[in-house]
Amino acid sequence: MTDNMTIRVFLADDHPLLRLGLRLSLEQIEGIEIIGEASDGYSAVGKIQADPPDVAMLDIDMPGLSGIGAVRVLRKSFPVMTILVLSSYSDESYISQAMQAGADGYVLKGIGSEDLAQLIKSFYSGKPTMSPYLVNLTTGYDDRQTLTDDKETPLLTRREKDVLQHIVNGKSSKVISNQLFVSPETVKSHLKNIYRKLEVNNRVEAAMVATKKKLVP
Amino acid sequence: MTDNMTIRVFLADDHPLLRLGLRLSLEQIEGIEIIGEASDGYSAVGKIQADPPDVAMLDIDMPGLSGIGAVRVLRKSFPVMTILVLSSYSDESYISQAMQAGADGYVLKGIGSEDLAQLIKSFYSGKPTMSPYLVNLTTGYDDRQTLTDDKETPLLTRREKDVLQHIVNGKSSKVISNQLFVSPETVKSHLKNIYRKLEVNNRVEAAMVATKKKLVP
DNA sequence: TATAATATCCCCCTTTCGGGGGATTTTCGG
DNA sequence: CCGAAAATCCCCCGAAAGGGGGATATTATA
Repeated sequence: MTDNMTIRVFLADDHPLLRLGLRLSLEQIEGIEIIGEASDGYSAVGKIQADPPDVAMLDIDMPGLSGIGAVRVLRKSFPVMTILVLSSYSDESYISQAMQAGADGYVLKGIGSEDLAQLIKSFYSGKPTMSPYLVNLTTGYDDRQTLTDDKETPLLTRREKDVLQHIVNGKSSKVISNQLFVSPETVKSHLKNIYRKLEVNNRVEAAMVATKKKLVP
Repeated sequence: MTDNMTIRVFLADDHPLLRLGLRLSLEQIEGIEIIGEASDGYSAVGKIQADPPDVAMLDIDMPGLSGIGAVRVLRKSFPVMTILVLSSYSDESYISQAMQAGADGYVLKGIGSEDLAQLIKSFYSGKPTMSPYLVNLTTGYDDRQTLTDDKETPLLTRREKDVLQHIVNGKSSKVISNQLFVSPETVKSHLKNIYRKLEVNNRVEAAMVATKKKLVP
Protein backbone atom coordinates (compact mmCIF):
# COMPACT_ATOMS: atom_id res chain seq x y z
CA MET A 1 0.00 0.00 0.00
CA THR A 2 1.20 3.51 -0.65
CA ASP A 3 2.17 6.03 1.95
CA ASN A 4 -1.14 7.80 2.19
CA MET A 5 -3.11 4.59 2.60
CA THR A 6 -4.62 4.81 -0.83
CA ILE A 7 -5.54 1.39 -2.20
CA ARG A 8 -3.91 1.03 -5.59
CA VAL A 9 -6.12 -1.03 -7.88
CA PHE A 10 -5.40 -2.59 -11.24
CA LEU A 11 -8.21 -3.55 -13.61
CA ALA A 12 -8.14 -6.21 -16.30
CA ASP A 13 -11.14 -6.94 -18.48
CA ASP A 14 -11.52 -7.33 -22.19
CA HIS A 15 -14.65 -5.21 -22.28
CA PRO A 16 -13.77 -1.52 -22.49
CA LEU A 17 -17.22 -0.50 -21.40
CA LEU A 18 -17.15 -2.66 -18.32
CA ARG A 19 -13.66 -1.39 -17.53
CA LEU A 20 -14.92 2.12 -17.81
CA GLY A 21 -17.78 1.36 -15.47
CA LEU A 22 -15.39 -0.21 -13.01
CA ARG A 23 -12.94 2.65 -13.20
CA LEU A 24 -15.60 5.32 -12.82
CA SER A 25 -17.23 3.51 -9.95
CA LEU A 26 -14.05 3.05 -8.03
CA GLU A 27 -12.34 6.33 -8.81
CA GLN A 28 -14.99 8.38 -7.12
CA ILE A 29 -14.43 6.48 -3.90
CA GLU A 30 -12.09 8.07 -1.43
CA GLY A 31 -9.14 5.84 -0.78
CA ILE A 32 -9.14 3.93 -4.06
CA GLU A 33 -6.93 4.73 -7.00
CA ILE A 34 -6.90 3.00 -10.37
CA ILE A 35 -3.28 2.72 -11.38
CA GLY A 36 -3.67 0.73 -14.56
CA GLU A 37 -5.82 -1.30 -16.89
CA ALA A 38 -5.42 -4.15 -19.31
CA SER A 39 -7.66 -5.89 -21.79
CA ASP A 40 -6.04 -9.31 -21.78
CA GLY A 41 -4.29 -11.62 -19.40
CA TYR A 42 -0.78 -11.32 -20.74
CA SER A 43 -0.62 -7.53 -20.72
CA ALA A 44 -2.25 -7.57 -17.30
CA VAL A 45 0.54 -9.74 -15.94
CA GLY A 46 3.16 -7.57 -17.57
CA LYS A 47 1.78 -4.29 -16.29
CA ILE A 48 1.19 -5.64 -12.81
CA GLN A 49 4.72 -6.96 -12.57
CA ALA A 50 6.06 -3.63 -13.79
CA ASP A 51 4.05 -1.69 -11.21
CA PRO A 52 2.43 -3.93 -8.63
CA PRO A 53 -0.90 -2.70 -7.24
CA ASP A 54 -2.42 -3.48 -3.87
CA VAL A 55 -5.45 -5.06 -5.44
CA ALA A 56 -5.69 -6.73 -8.83
CA MET A 57 -9.09 -7.29 -10.36
CA LEU A 58 -8.92 -9.81 -13.16
CA ASP A 59 -11.76 -10.83 -15.42
CA ILE A 60 -11.93 -14.59 -15.69
CA ASP A 61 -12.73 -14.55 -19.38
CA MET A 62 -10.03 -12.75 -21.32
CA PRO A 63 -8.36 -13.48 -24.64
CA GLY A 64 -4.96 -15.08 -24.53
CA LEU A 65 -4.12 -15.76 -20.95
CA SER A 66 -7.29 -16.19 -18.92
CA GLY A 67 -7.90 -14.55 -15.58
CA ILE A 68 -7.32 -17.85 -13.84
CA GLY A 69 -4.02 -18.27 -15.62
CA ALA A 70 -3.03 -14.72 -14.77
CA VAL A 71 -3.81 -15.40 -11.12
CA ARG A 72 -1.60 -18.46 -11.18
CA VAL A 73 1.30 -16.50 -12.62
CA LEU A 74 0.87 -13.46 -10.41
CA ARG A 75 0.44 -15.38 -7.19
CA LYS A 76 3.93 -16.80 -7.56
CA SER A 77 5.44 -13.34 -7.79
CA PHE A 78 3.16 -11.61 -5.30
CA PRO A 79 2.18 -13.83 -2.39
CA VAL A 80 0.37 -11.09 -0.50
CA MET A 81 -1.24 -9.08 -3.25
CA THR A 82 -5.01 -9.09 -3.05
CA ILE A 83 -6.18 -10.74 -6.23
CA LEU A 84 -9.87 -10.67 -7.02
CA VAL A 85 -11.35 -12.58 -9.90
CA LEU A 86 -14.18 -10.98 -11.84
CA SER A 87 -16.70 -13.22 -13.46
CA SER A 88 -20.18 -13.29 -14.89
CA TYR A 89 -20.74 -16.80 -13.70
CA SER A 90 -21.22 -18.28 -10.28
CA ASP A 91 -20.12 -21.66 -11.50
CA GLU A 92 -18.67 -23.72 -8.72
CA SER A 93 -15.93 -25.10 -10.86
CA TYR A 94 -14.80 -21.61 -11.85
CA ILE A 95 -14.73 -20.62 -8.21
CA SER A 96 -12.68 -23.62 -7.22
CA GLN A 97 -10.30 -23.11 -10.12
CA ALA A 98 -9.80 -19.52 -9.07
CA MET A 99 -9.19 -20.63 -5.52
CA GLN A 100 -6.65 -23.23 -6.52
CA ALA A 101 -4.91 -20.67 -8.69
CA GLY A 102 -4.48 -18.48 -5.63
CA ALA A 103 -7.21 -15.86 -5.88
CA ASP A 104 -8.40 -14.12 -2.75
CA GLY A 105 -11.93 -13.54 -3.88
CA TYR A 106 -14.42 -14.17 -6.61
CA VAL A 107 -16.60 -11.23 -7.56
CA LEU A 108 -19.65 -11.48 -9.74
CA LYS A 109 -20.15 -8.79 -12.34
CA GLY A 110 -23.72 -8.39 -11.20
CA ILE A 111 -22.38 -6.42 -8.28
CA GLY A 112 -23.24 -2.72 -8.01
CA SER A 113 -20.79 0.16 -7.86
CA GLU A 114 -21.17 0.95 -4.18
CA ASP A 115 -21.06 -2.67 -3.13
CA LEU A 116 -17.92 -3.22 -5.16
CA ALA A 117 -16.11 -0.24 -3.66
CA GLN A 118 -17.01 -1.23 -0.15
CA LEU A 119 -16.10 -4.79 -0.89
CA ILE A 120 -12.63 -3.98 -2.14
CA LYS A 121 -11.89 -1.80 0.85
CA SER A 122 -13.22 -4.27 3.38
CA PHE A 123 -11.50 -7.11 1.67
CA TYR A 124 -8.20 -5.33 1.44
CA SER A 125 -8.37 -4.37 5.07
CA GLY A 126 -8.38 -8.05 5.94
CA LYS A 127 -12.00 -8.26 6.99
CA PRO A 128 -13.73 -9.48 3.87
CA THR A 129 -17.40 -8.63 3.80
CA MET A 130 -19.59 -11.49 2.81
CA SER A 131 -22.27 -10.79 0.27
CA PRO A 132 -24.14 -12.64 -2.42
CA TYR A 133 -21.66 -11.17 -4.84
CA LEU A 134 -18.49 -12.35 -3.20
CA VAL A 135 -17.14 -15.70 -2.37
CA ASN A 136 -14.35 -15.63 0.12
CA LEU A 137 -12.03 -18.33 -1.00
CA THR A 138 -9.95 -18.18 2.12
CA THR A 139 -12.58 -19.39 4.54
CA GLY A 140 -13.52 -22.69 3.05
CA TYR A 141 -16.39 -21.98 0.74
CA ASP A 142 -18.63 -20.76 3.52
CA ASP A 143 -20.77 -18.79 1.14
CA ARG A 144 -20.97 -21.12 -1.75
CA GLN A 145 -24.54 -22.07 -0.99
CA THR A 146 -25.61 -18.48 -1.51
CA LEU A 147 -24.27 -18.57 -5.01
CA THR A 148 -25.14 -21.98 -6.32
CA ASP A 149 -27.98 -24.26 -5.54
CA ASP A 150 -26.14 -27.18 -7.03
CA LYS A 151 -25.86 -30.30 -5.06
CA GLU A 152 -22.36 -31.23 -4.10
CA THR A 153 -20.79 -33.07 -6.98
CA PRO A 154 -18.68 -35.97 -5.77
CA LEU A 155 -15.13 -35.47 -6.85
CA LEU A 156 -13.90 -37.49 -9.74
CA THR A 157 -10.58 -39.23 -9.51
CA ARG A 158 -7.73 -38.47 -11.84
CA ARG A 159 -8.44 -41.46 -13.98
CA GLU A 160 -12.14 -40.78 -14.10
CA LYS A 161 -11.44 -37.30 -15.37
CA ASP A 162 -9.22 -38.77 -18.05
CA VAL A 163 -12.02 -41.03 -19.17
CA LEU A 164 -14.59 -38.26 -18.96
CA GLN A 165 -12.43 -36.08 -21.15
CA HIS A 166 -12.57 -38.68 -23.88
CA ILE A 167 -16.30 -39.12 -23.38
CA VAL A 168 -16.78 -35.42 -24.00
CA ASN A 169 -14.86 -35.87 -27.21
CA GLY A 170 -17.27 -38.55 -28.31
CA LYS A 171 -14.89 -41.48 -28.11
CA SER A 172 -16.04 -45.07 -27.64
CA SER A 173 -14.88 -47.17 -24.74
CA LYS A 174 -12.64 -49.16 -27.03
CA VAL A 175 -10.93 -46.08 -28.40
CA ILE A 176 -10.52 -44.67 -24.93
CA SER A 177 -8.95 -47.90 -23.73
CA ASN A 178 -6.38 -47.68 -26.50
CA GLN A 179 -5.61 -44.09 -25.66
CA LEU A 180 -5.14 -44.86 -21.99
CA PHE A 181 -3.40 -48.21 -22.55
CA VAL A 182 -5.89 -50.13 -20.45
CA SER A 183 -8.54 -52.72 -21.06
CA PRO A 184 -11.94 -51.65 -22.36
CA GLU A 185 -13.35 -53.27 -19.24
CA THR A 186 -11.44 -50.82 -17.14
CA VAL A 187 -12.90 -47.93 -19.04
CA LYS A 188 -16.33 -49.38 -18.50
CA SER A 189 -15.68 -49.58 -14.79
CA HIS A 190 -14.61 -45.98 -14.65
CA LEU A 191 -17.67 -45.03 -16.65
CA LYS A 192 -19.97 -46.76 -14.19
CA ASN A 193 -18.41 -44.81 -11.37
CA ILE A 194 -18.63 -41.58 -13.32
CA TYR A 195 -22.30 -42.15 -14.01
CA ARG A 196 -22.97 -42.85 -10.38
CA LYS A 197 -21.07 -39.81 -9.16
CA LEU A 198 -22.59 -37.43 -11.66
CA GLU A 199 -26.01 -39.04 -11.32
CA VAL A 200 -26.39 -39.60 -15.02
CA ASN A 201 -27.23 -42.62 -17.15
CA ASN A 202 -25.36 -42.26 -20.40
CA ARG A 203 -22.48 -40.62 -22.22
CA VAL A 204 -24.36 -37.64 -23.50
CA GLU A 205 -25.56 -36.66 -20.06
CA ALA A 206 -22.09 -37.18 -18.65
CA ALA A 207 -20.61 -35.02 -21.39
CA MET A 208 -23.14 -32.26 -20.85
CA VAL A 209 -22.62 -32.25 -17.10
CA ALA A 210 -18.88 -32.25 -17.59
CA THR A 211 -19.15 -29.29 -19.89
CA LYS A 212 -21.61 -27.35 -17.81
CA LYS A 213 -19.69 -27.85 -14.59
CA LYS A 214 -16.39 -27.59 -16.39
CA LEU A 215 -15.15 -30.80 -14.87
CA VAL A 216 -12.76 -31.22 -17.79
CA PRO A 217 -10.48 -28.71 -19.54
CA MET B 1 -36.98 11.24 -32.27
CA THR B 2 -37.40 14.29 -30.13
CA ASP B 3 -37.70 17.84 -31.38
CA ASN B 4 -34.08 18.80 -30.96
CA MET B 5 -32.79 15.78 -32.80
CA THR B 6 -31.36 14.21 -29.70
CA ILE B 7 -31.23 10.44 -29.97
CA ARG B 8 -33.03 8.99 -26.99
CA VAL B 9 -31.39 5.74 -25.93
CA PHE B 10 -32.56 3.08 -23.52
CA LEU B 11 -30.09 0.65 -21.93
CA ALA B 12 -30.81 -2.82 -20.64
CA ASP B 13 -28.12 -5.00 -19.11
CA ASP B 14 -28.00 -7.01 -15.93
CA HIS B 15 -24.52 -5.80 -15.08
CA PRO B 16 -24.64 -2.46 -13.29
CA LEU B 17 -21.01 -1.79 -14.01
CA LEU B 18 -21.37 -2.35 -17.71
CA ARG B 19 -24.51 -0.22 -17.70
CA LEU B 20 -22.58 2.53 -16.01
CA GLY B 21 -19.84 2.29 -18.59
CA LEU B 22 -22.35 2.43 -21.38
CA ARG B 23 -24.19 5.34 -19.86
CA LEU B 24 -21.05 7.32 -19.17
CA SER B 25 -19.69 6.64 -22.63
CA LEU B 26 -22.82 7.70 -24.41
CA GLU B 27 -23.89 10.59 -22.24
CA GLN B 28 -20.80 12.61 -22.98
CA ILE B 29 -21.58 12.42 -26.66
CA GLU B 30 -23.45 15.35 -28.11
CA GLY B 31 -26.77 14.24 -29.53
CA ILE B 32 -27.28 11.17 -27.38
CA GLU B 33 -29.41 11.06 -24.27
CA ILE B 34 -29.93 8.08 -21.99
CA ILE B 35 -33.57 8.13 -21.01
CA GLY B 36 -33.73 4.95 -19.00
CA GLU B 37 -32.14 1.72 -17.88
CA ALA B 38 -33.22 -1.76 -16.90
CA SER B 39 -31.48 -4.80 -15.52
CA ASP B 40 -33.75 -7.49 -16.92
CA GLY B 41 -35.82 -8.15 -19.99
CA TYR B 42 -39.25 -7.74 -18.46
CA SER B 43 -38.64 -4.39 -16.86
CA ALA B 44 -36.90 -3.26 -20.04
CA VAL B 45 -40.00 -4.04 -22.07
CA GLY B 46 -42.21 -2.32 -19.51
CA LYS B 47 -40.15 0.84 -19.34
CA ILE B 48 -39.69 1.03 -23.09
CA GLN B 49 -43.39 0.67 -23.71
CA ALA B 50 -44.07 3.35 -21.11
CA ASP B 51 -41.63 5.76 -22.70
CA PRO B 52 -40.35 4.59 -26.07
CA PRO B 53 -36.81 5.61 -26.95
CA ASP B 54 -35.32 6.06 -30.41
CA VAL B 55 -32.74 3.38 -29.81
CA ALA B 56 -32.98 0.40 -27.47
CA MET B 57 -29.81 -1.42 -26.50
CA LEU B 58 -30.61 -4.80 -25.05
CA ASP B 59 -28.15 -7.24 -23.58
CA ILE B 60 -28.75 -10.70 -24.95
CA ASP B 61 -28.14 -12.39 -21.63
CA MET B 62 -30.48 -11.10 -19.00
CA PRO B 63 -32.41 -12.84 -16.23
CA GLY B 64 -36.06 -13.53 -16.83
CA LEU B 65 -36.88 -12.42 -20.35
CA SER B 66 -33.76 -12.55 -22.50
CA GLY B 67 -32.68 -9.81 -24.84
CA ILE B 68 -33.84 -11.86 -27.80
CA GLY B 69 -37.23 -12.34 -26.20
CA ALA B 70 -37.44 -8.64 -25.42
CA VAL B 71 -36.65 -7.82 -29.04
CA ARG B 72 -39.43 -10.13 -30.17
CA VAL B 73 -41.95 -8.45 -27.90
CA LEU B 74 -40.82 -4.89 -28.63
CA ARG B 75 -40.66 -5.29 -32.37
CA LYS B 76 -44.39 -6.02 -32.46
CA SER B 77 -45.17 -2.75 -30.72
CA PHE B 78 -42.48 -0.62 -32.34
CA PRO B 79 -41.84 -1.55 -35.95
CA VAL B 80 -39.46 1.32 -36.58
CA MET B 81 -37.57 1.59 -33.30
CA THR B 82 -33.86 0.95 -33.67
CA ILE B 83 -33.20 -2.12 -31.56
CA LEU B 84 -29.61 -3.14 -31.01
CA VAL B 85 -28.66 -6.36 -29.29
CA LEU B 86 -25.65 -6.32 -26.99
CA SER B 87 -23.68 -9.50 -26.58
CA SER B 88 -20.37 -10.86 -25.49
CA TYR B 89 -20.47 -13.54 -28.09
CA SER B 90 -20.15 -13.45 -31.83
CA ASP B 91 -21.92 -16.74 -32.17
CA GLU B 92 -23.66 -17.07 -35.48
CA SER B 93 -26.68 -18.68 -33.98
CA TYR B 94 -27.16 -15.81 -31.55
CA ILE B 95 -26.88 -13.38 -34.41
CA SER B 96 -29.41 -15.20 -36.49
CA GLN B 97 -31.76 -15.52 -33.54
CA ALA B 98 -31.51 -11.80 -32.93
CA MET B 99 -32.19 -11.13 -36.56
CA GLN B 100 -35.22 -13.35 -36.65
CA ALA B 101 -36.51 -11.68 -33.53
CA GLY B 102 -36.38 -8.37 -35.33
CA ALA B 103 -33.20 -6.69 -34.12
CA ASP B 104 -31.55 -4.04 -36.27
CA GLY B 105 -28.02 -4.72 -35.15
CA TYR B 106 -25.82 -6.94 -33.07
CA VAL B 107 -23.15 -5.20 -31.07
CA LEU B 108 -20.31 -6.98 -29.34
CA LYS B 109 -19.43 -5.82 -25.86
CA GLY B 110 -15.82 -5.67 -26.85
CA ILE B 111 -16.58 -2.42 -28.61
CA GLY B 112 -14.97 0.76 -27.32
CA SER B 113 -16.76 3.85 -26.09
CA GLU B 114 -16.08 6.05 -29.08
CA ASP B 115 -16.87 3.35 -31.59
CA LEU B 116 -20.13 2.63 -29.85
CA ALA B 117 -21.25 6.23 -29.82
CA GLN B 118 -20.42 6.70 -33.46
CA LEU B 119 -22.05 3.43 -34.28
CA ILE B 120 -25.34 4.31 -32.66
CA LYS B 121 -25.48 7.65 -34.39
CA SER B 122 -24.57 6.28 -37.78
CA PHE B 123 -26.90 3.38 -37.37
CA TYR B 124 -29.78 5.52 -36.24
CA SER B 125 -29.26 7.88 -39.12
CA GLY B 126 -29.95 5.04 -41.49
CA LYS B 127 -26.39 4.53 -42.66
CA PRO B 128 -25.09 1.75 -40.46
CA THR B 129 -21.33 1.71 -40.18
CA MET B 130 -19.78 -1.66 -40.63
CA SER B 131 -17.16 -2.69 -38.14
CA PRO B 132 -15.82 -5.85 -36.57
CA TYR B 133 -18.02 -5.05 -33.64
CA LEU B 134 -21.27 -4.78 -35.50
CA VAL B 135 -23.19 -7.11 -37.65
CA ASN B 136 -25.77 -5.40 -39.72
CA LEU B 137 -28.65 -7.78 -39.81
CA THR B 138 -30.46 -5.87 -42.51
CA THR B 139 -27.96 -6.44 -45.28
CA GLY B 140 -27.82 -10.17 -45.44
CA TYR B 141 -24.97 -11.17 -43.18
CA ASP B 142 -22.37 -9.44 -45.28
CA ASP B 143 -20.04 -9.19 -42.35
CA ARG B 144 -20.43 -12.54 -40.77
CA GLN B 145 -17.15 -13.81 -42.07
CA THR B 146 -15.34 -11.14 -40.12
CA LEU B 147 -16.80 -12.49 -36.96
CA THR B 148 -16.69 -16.26 -37.27
CA ASP B 149 -14.32 -18.50 -39.13
CA ASP B 150 -16.61 -21.49 -38.80
CA LYS B 151 -17.36 -23.55 -41.81
CA GLU B 152 -20.88 -23.19 -42.99
CA THR B 153 -22.97 -25.64 -41.05
CA PRO B 154 -25.68 -27.17 -43.20
CA LEU B 155 -29.00 -26.02 -41.83
CA LEU B 156 -30.96 -28.52 -39.87
CA THR B 157 -34.63 -28.92 -40.55
CA ARG B 158 -37.25 -28.20 -37.94
CA ARG B 159 -37.67 -31.85 -37.12
CA GLU B 160 -33.97 -32.47 -36.96
CA LYS B 161 -33.63 -29.67 -34.44
CA ASP B 162 -36.38 -31.26 -32.39
CA VAL B 163 -34.52 -34.54 -32.35
CA LEU B 164 -31.20 -32.86 -31.66
CA GLN B 165 -32.72 -31.08 -28.70
CA HIS B 166 -33.61 -34.41 -27.15
CA ILE B 167 -30.20 -35.80 -28.00
CA VAL B 168 -28.61 -32.97 -26.06
CA ASN B 169 -30.79 -33.94 -23.14
CA GLY B 170 -29.42 -37.46 -23.28
CA LYS B 171 -32.60 -39.16 -24.42
CA SER B 172 -32.64 -42.48 -26.26
CA SER B 173 -34.18 -42.86 -29.68
CA LYS B 174 -37.09 -44.73 -28.17
CA VAL B 175 -37.84 -42.02 -25.66
CA ILE B 176 -37.53 -39.37 -28.33
CA SER B 177 -39.92 -41.24 -30.57
CA ASN B 178 -42.49 -41.27 -27.79
CA GLN B 179 -42.03 -37.57 -27.17
CA LEU B 180 -42.45 -36.73 -30.84
CA PHE B 181 -45.18 -39.32 -31.48
CA VAL B 182 -43.27 -40.99 -34.29
CA SER B 183 -41.61 -44.33 -34.83
CA PRO B 184 -38.15 -44.99 -33.39
CA GLU B 185 -37.09 -45.67 -36.96
CA THR B 186 -38.01 -42.14 -37.89
CA VAL B 187 -35.88 -40.80 -35.12
CA LYS B 188 -33.01 -42.94 -36.35
CA SER B 189 -33.41 -41.54 -39.82
CA HIS B 190 -33.31 -37.99 -38.56
CA LEU B 191 -30.25 -38.88 -36.54
CA LYS B 192 -28.43 -40.20 -39.57
CA ASN B 193 -29.11 -36.94 -41.39
CA ILE B 194 -28.04 -34.92 -38.37
CA TYR B 195 -24.77 -36.84 -38.15
CA ARG B 196 -24.11 -36.28 -41.82
CA LYS B 197 -24.89 -32.57 -41.70
CA LEU B 198 -22.87 -31.92 -38.57
CA GLU B 199 -20.10 -34.26 -39.69
CA VAL B 200 -20.19 -36.29 -36.50
CA ASN B 201 -20.52 -39.98 -35.74
CA ASN B 202 -22.41 -40.30 -32.49
CA ARG B 203 -24.75 -38.67 -30.01
CA VAL B 204 -22.11 -37.14 -27.83
CA GLU B 205 -20.43 -35.36 -30.71
CA ALA B 206 -23.77 -34.18 -31.99
CA ALA B 207 -24.68 -32.87 -28.55
CA MET B 208 -21.38 -31.07 -28.15
CA VAL B 209 -21.59 -29.46 -31.57
CA ALA B 210 -25.18 -28.46 -30.91
CA THR B 211 -24.16 -26.85 -27.66
CA LYS B 212 -21.07 -25.15 -28.99
CA LYS B 213 -22.83 -23.74 -32.03
CA LYS B 214 -26.00 -23.15 -30.08
CA LEU B 215 -28.05 -24.98 -32.65
CA VAL B 216 -30.63 -25.70 -30.00
CA PRO B 217 -32.16 -23.45 -27.33
C1' DT C 1 -47.75 -28.61 -61.87
C1' DA C 2 -43.38 -30.70 -61.62
C1' DT C 3 -39.61 -31.13 -58.60
C1' DA C 4 -37.18 -30.96 -54.48
C1' DA C 5 -37.14 -31.08 -49.81
C1' DT C 6 -39.00 -32.95 -45.77
C1' DA C 7 -40.97 -36.35 -42.87
C1' DT C 8 -42.33 -40.73 -42.12
C1' DC C 9 -41.41 -45.74 -41.78
C1' DC C 10 -39.09 -50.49 -42.52
C1' DC C 11 -35.27 -54.25 -42.82
C1' DC C 12 -30.65 -55.94 -42.04
C1' DC C 13 -26.40 -56.33 -39.43
C1' DT C 14 -22.51 -55.55 -36.21
C1' DT C 15 -20.85 -52.94 -32.52
C1' DT C 16 -21.38 -50.48 -28.42
C1' DC C 17 -23.75 -49.37 -24.08
C1' DG C 18 -25.44 -49.76 -19.57
C1' DG C 19 -26.16 -52.42 -15.53
C1' DG C 20 -25.39 -56.31 -12.60
C1' DG C 21 -22.28 -59.02 -10.47
C1' DG C 22 -17.32 -59.73 -8.98
C1' DA C 23 -11.85 -59.91 -8.36
C1' DT C 24 -6.97 -58.30 -7.96
C1' DT C 25 -3.31 -55.09 -7.59
C1' DT C 26 -1.34 -50.22 -6.65
C1' DT C 27 -1.11 -46.19 -4.23
C1' DC C 28 -1.01 -43.39 -0.51
C1' DG C 29 -1.96 -41.28 4.00
C1' DG C 30 -2.20 -41.98 8.89
C1' DC D 1 2.45 -51.20 8.44
C1' DC D 2 -2.31 -51.22 7.50
C1' DG D 3 -6.51 -49.97 5.63
C1' DA D 4 -9.00 -47.24 2.35
C1' DA D 5 -9.17 -45.51 -1.95
C1' DA D 6 -8.02 -46.02 -6.54
C1' DA D 7 -7.04 -48.52 -10.63
C1' DT D 8 -7.08 -52.52 -13.04
C1' DC D 9 -9.52 -56.49 -15.15
C1' DC D 10 -13.24 -60.20 -15.92
C1' DC D 11 -18.10 -62.33 -16.97
C1' DC D 12 -22.98 -62.07 -18.48
C1' DC D 13 -26.90 -60.04 -20.60
C1' DG D 14 -30.40 -57.27 -22.85
C1' DA D 15 -30.90 -52.83 -24.80
C1' DA D 16 -29.39 -49.33 -27.66
C1' DA D 17 -26.66 -47.33 -31.21
C1' DG D 18 -24.72 -46.81 -35.78
C1' DG D 19 -24.40 -47.83 -40.69
C1' DG D 20 -26.13 -49.71 -44.86
C1' DG D 21 -29.72 -50.31 -47.69
C1' DG D 22 -34.39 -48.80 -49.01
C1' DA D 23 -39.89 -47.04 -49.56
C1' DT D 24 -43.73 -43.81 -49.31
C1' DA D 25 -46.24 -39.86 -48.19
C1' DT D 26 -46.51 -34.75 -47.43
C1' DT D 27 -45.16 -30.14 -48.23
C1' DA D 28 -43.14 -26.38 -50.20
C1' DT D 29 -42.02 -23.79 -53.91
C1' DA D 30 -40.09 -22.73 -58.20
